[in-house]
Amino acid sequence: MQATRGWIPSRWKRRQYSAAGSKPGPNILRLLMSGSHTNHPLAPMRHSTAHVMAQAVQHLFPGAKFAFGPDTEDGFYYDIELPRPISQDDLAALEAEMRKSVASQSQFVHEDWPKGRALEWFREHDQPFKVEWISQLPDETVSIYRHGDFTDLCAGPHVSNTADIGAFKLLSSGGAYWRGDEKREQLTRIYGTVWNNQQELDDYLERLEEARRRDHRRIGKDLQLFMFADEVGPGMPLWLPKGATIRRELERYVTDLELRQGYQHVSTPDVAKVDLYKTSGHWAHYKDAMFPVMKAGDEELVLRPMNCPHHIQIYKFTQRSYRDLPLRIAEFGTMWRYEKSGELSGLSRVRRMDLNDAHIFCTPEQILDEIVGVVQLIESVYDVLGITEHWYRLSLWDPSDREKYVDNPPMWEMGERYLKEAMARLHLEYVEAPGEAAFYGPKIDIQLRDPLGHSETISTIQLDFHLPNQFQLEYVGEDSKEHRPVMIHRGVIGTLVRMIAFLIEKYAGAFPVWLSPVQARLIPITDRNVDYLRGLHERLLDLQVRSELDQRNEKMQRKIAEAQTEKVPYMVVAGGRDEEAGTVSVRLRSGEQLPPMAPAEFVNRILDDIRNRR
RNA sequence: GCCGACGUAGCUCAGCUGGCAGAGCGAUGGUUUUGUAAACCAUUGGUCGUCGGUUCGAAUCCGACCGUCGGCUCCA
Repeated sequence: MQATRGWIPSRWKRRQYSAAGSKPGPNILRLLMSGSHTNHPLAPMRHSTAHVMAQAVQHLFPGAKFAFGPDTEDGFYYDIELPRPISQDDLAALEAEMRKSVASQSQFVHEDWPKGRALEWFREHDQPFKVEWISQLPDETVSIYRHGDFTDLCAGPHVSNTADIGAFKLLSSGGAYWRGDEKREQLTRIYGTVWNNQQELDDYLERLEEARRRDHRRIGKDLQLFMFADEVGPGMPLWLPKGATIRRELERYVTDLELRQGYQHVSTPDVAKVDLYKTSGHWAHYKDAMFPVMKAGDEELVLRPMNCPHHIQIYKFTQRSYRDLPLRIAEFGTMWRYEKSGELSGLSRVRRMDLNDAHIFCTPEQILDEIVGVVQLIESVYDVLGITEHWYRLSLWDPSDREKYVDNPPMWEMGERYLKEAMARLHLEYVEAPGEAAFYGPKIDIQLRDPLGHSETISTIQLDFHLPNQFQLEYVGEDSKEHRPVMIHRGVIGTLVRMIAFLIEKYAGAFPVWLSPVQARLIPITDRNVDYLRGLHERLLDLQVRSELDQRNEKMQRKIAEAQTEKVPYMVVAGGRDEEAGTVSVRLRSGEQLPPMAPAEFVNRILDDIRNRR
């Protein structure tokens, strides 16, 4: 049915960031208590609808235990422990029950209860999650909202009456852990959406539909870009010729750009001795995401989850002088991560990926300039790719998580200062995100939004004082003494898989000419016109334009229809009239038809597009 | 990994409470020689994800495993 991925998280998470670390503690609870979590004008209504849904659950699922139910960017959800699994039919039944509540025109009533009374009441009504929640609140009174026969712990605000709720729909259900902790109870989360009126709701549902049509997994199959094979394994994409073309073009583009920017491209192996990763700290902090050790004779090898240690070895190849710095070592490095099975998703989350990686080895004095240079590089690439909606996230460590992060508070503080200074110098706004750093250092993540509103990290800039220490990196300074360099890890287009997944959805498969797997489809009207187009075809191939000559025994209309479906940017049609006039007639995938032009003119046009990356 | 759903031809899907596995598209062979989104005829195609169980009989019921999808957790 409504197979929708969660559309909430980004804003919701951003709020968490500003509140506390990654482990949900009292601060998070305060936050959850605070009622509405977004500044959206519809927030009170959405939150109220969550209460109305909870009431319906209370009626239809006696014994349900309520956890929490906030509003989100597009609606609301409620996490509930249910006596049995919930089905699509149940959602329809719940909606019907909710409508009764709306029809009853119940007032939302706010009351302040002494903590003791609240604890007693929720204990009596067998609501252990509420009890746990209240008992951790610091205040002596707790805020309660009631409507009809439903009572909930909640700070509001709410609309005044259930009749004030607009057009709503329950969308889906899924699992969720109590307080986001995978070691705690598994609850059922029911998602819904609510809008001012039916029209707004319909518009929203249409947006969900559109996002589904753009899903890169669907388009990737339809356009034959990539595949997965059960026999190869989950999370291991196989690129088909057309998808491999897009990869190659992106890789060439970025590599050339980097070479021009003073990066040096290298090539290093996918495996290393496990000791390399013990030295780097990956083994201690990142082991869970690594494939297990391969034993070959006396050797213990691992598939690398990151490229940095290899590039560090290249740094150490010779003695480095301050004159060599900044040294920018780059590679489309293949990495392997053992993601848990449930975390895999199309090209967005895989087990084998190629990262547009680079490690900048520099002096502390060079850090700011280098970061500025990387941000400018990223912005220029985004400009070419037409990526306009993105935001910056300063990803910091979580001092309370000594397992995930290198335990060296002064180092983290120093890194944070540098990154903030760089952002200030760039006049960029950013959101702080505790608990999102790499294990070795803080980072600036550039966040993109997919059509469903999910935010995801593609580009990243990470500041690292840790690995240079672990590997005892040195350079000889002006004073002819040895100094320790700093490392900046950065990815501009990130991993090819994730960037291509993003681009497929952004363009809905209609790639700009320079990235299109097929750039021109030449369509003779009858087989007498094949030779006429063959000359143009050969000319295009010589110029490295990806041209295809459609000589099949099919009607021209069908060839056009198929080229449209494949989203080929240029369809070049020629029949008897064109042959006589010495022209071709060019159709764009928009349906627009250009005035007849000489073949040479078309060649210039398409070369111009490609050269300018349009 | 956890909660829930799903897995039928190359693709999209139908197949009710167990009784000989279907359609459209595609592919192949022919006919057609066409002016901007899909010509016509014929042929072809499946150990119903895998393994086991129940049954006279399983695509259908049960179990395990594999995979996919939606959530959660984690993340480039």
